[in-house]
Amino acid sequence: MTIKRTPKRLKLGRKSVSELVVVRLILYRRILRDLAFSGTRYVFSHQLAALADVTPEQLRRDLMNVRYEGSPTRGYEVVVLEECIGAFLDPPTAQAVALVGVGNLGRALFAYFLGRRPLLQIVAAFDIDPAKVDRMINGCPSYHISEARTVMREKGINVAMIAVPAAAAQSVADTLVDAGVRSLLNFADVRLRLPPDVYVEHIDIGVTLEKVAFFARRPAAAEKDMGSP
Amino acid sequence: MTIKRTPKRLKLGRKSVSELVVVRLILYRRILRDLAFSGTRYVFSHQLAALADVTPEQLRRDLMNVRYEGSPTRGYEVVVLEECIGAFLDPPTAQAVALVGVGNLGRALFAYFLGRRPLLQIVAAFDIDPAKVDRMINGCPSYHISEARTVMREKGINVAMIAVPAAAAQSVADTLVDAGVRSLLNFADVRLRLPPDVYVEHIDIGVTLEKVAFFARRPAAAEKDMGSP
DNA sequence: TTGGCGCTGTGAAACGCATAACAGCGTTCT
DNA sequence: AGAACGCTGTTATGCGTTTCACAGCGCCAA
Ligand SMILES: NC(=O)c1ccc[n+]([C@@H]2O[C@H](COP(=O)([O-])OP(=O)(O)OC[C@H]3O[C@@H](n4cnc5c(N)ncnc54)[C@H](O)[C@@H]3O)[C@@H](O)[C@H]2O)c1
Ligand SMILES: NC(=O)c1ccc[n+]([C@@H]2O[C@H](COP(=O)([O-])OP(=O)(O)OC[C@H]3O[C@@H](n4cnc5c(N)ncnc54)[C@H](O)[C@@H]3O)[C@@H](O)[C@H]2O)c1
Repeated sequence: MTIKRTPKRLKLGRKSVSELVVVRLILYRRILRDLAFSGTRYVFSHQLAALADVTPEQLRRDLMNVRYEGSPTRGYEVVVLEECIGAFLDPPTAQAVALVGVGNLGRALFAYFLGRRPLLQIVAAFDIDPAKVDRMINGCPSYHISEARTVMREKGINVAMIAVPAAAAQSVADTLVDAGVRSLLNFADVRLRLPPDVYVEHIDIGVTLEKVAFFARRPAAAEKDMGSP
Repeated sequence: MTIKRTPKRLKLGRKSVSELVVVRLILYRRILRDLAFSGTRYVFSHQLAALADVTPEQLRRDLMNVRYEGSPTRGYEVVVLEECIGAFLDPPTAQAVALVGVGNLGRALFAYFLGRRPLLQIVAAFDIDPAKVDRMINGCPSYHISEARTVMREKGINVAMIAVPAAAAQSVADTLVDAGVRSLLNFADVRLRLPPDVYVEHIDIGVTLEKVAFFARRPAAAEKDMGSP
């Protein structure tokens, strides 16, 4: 069977927005938050682009998706632009997130997301180990994985992170989808196979480290390509 | 100042290989390892492609970079293909990796990489907290960050992972580059600015979760587009 | 006031990548 | 035997994204 690989997009209103644009908008907004926090009022495209490590042209093109225009003389007003990107990105209501697998990585993730994003909070943890369920973890209740369906429905969770061993990941993912989860972030080093209407993102740290190690061996000066034709 | 954004490539012999191809080759090899472990002898492109979640055409195209041809009747011999990809990817000698920041994430990473990759091992940890240095962590010595330069030279480390708070990440990265690191994997949620001959990869879990949450809100049936022609 | 400057927004071209299409060929079944 | 099948390796096509280039326009300096 051939895999149909349509680029993931989300139609919003009339326009369709690329996945890459969404990621960069999220990044821009985070940088804008920091700028606002540090008291910066206005910012030019080349400044913001430098902080995000993109070209100014791409930044401006990305901002075309947001309903806000900057001034040629002052640039963009930091807080206004941040709000406009937020209006584009944020859900109408806060989204609840579940975390499955309270192991080494799972606990680190808890610590990381603790009080970080107000409208994107971990509200339920799941595990299969009796010693780890029916407790509070960083102020969040943990349940046995068999209760997933009930808890998900009850709390209206439709986003989940998977941090269980690779051998259990596919089974856990199936359970979650069955429980109504529409979108997954998977840390286990297995490619999940799921219905096409479920969005899946893989963070494969092992592969990424290998990639980084591979590119550590590239020639020092990879930029110059002329010399003797 | 405008950022020149040349696609990262590595010239190997004559050919230049895309970054995306490298990532997929790493993924293929891991799957081949699992297949070999489970006793599979031969595999067809469509089977391997399904496990890697790519199309068979793309898989075959990627394999063009590797010096191995499969048989139209039996497919690819698992162990041979694995070795050929390894010959393409692996360094001539084992690579030593350093980990900076022995916090929640750092310790989880230690547990994850423990004994996982024989020729890609964490051989040194660094931190700034006196309580965390000059100890053994999962059989690996930890040093104060000020010793980075000495230890790096001594152990020939040229790859490092950064798992320190965002505020310290840029400073740590500069220190590492100064100590001779050529390639970085950064987990802190800041875009690092480094010389162009240093390879940097960002794993931005916060951004990724926001992305996943965003795409949880897409229309259920984004695939069907035909109906009345 | 007016000319020049620098930034924004956006159409158009260029590029890289994935997808489709095809030639070669060993196997198998009639 | 020979024809049809299925898989591989490779070339060609199409698409999406990035980059280039420029029009528009407020501000500032002269
Ligand atoms: N630790 C890391 O830094 C790291 C890095 C990259 C990837 N990963 C991946 O993340 C996953 C978890 O890593 P970890 O280090 O936390 O492992 P871990 O063994 O510490 O934790 C796994 C947890 O999952 C639970 N679990 C097992 N089967 C389950 C099931 N069917 N349902 C629910 N829970 C189940 C276990 O009880 C355990 O608490 C692994 O797939 C690993 O490859 C971890
Ligand atoms: N914990 C997670 O799951 C997670 C997820 C995504 C991103 N991150 C990012 O990873 C980084 C670390 O996260 P964490 O949860 O482990 O934080 P943490 O506070 O638990 O650990 C940070 C460690 O870095 C050390 N450190 C601080 N400054 C240093 C310096 N200048 N040099 C060397 N070491 C220094 C601290 O002593 C501490 O041990 C943060 O930037 C965080 O945003 C963490």
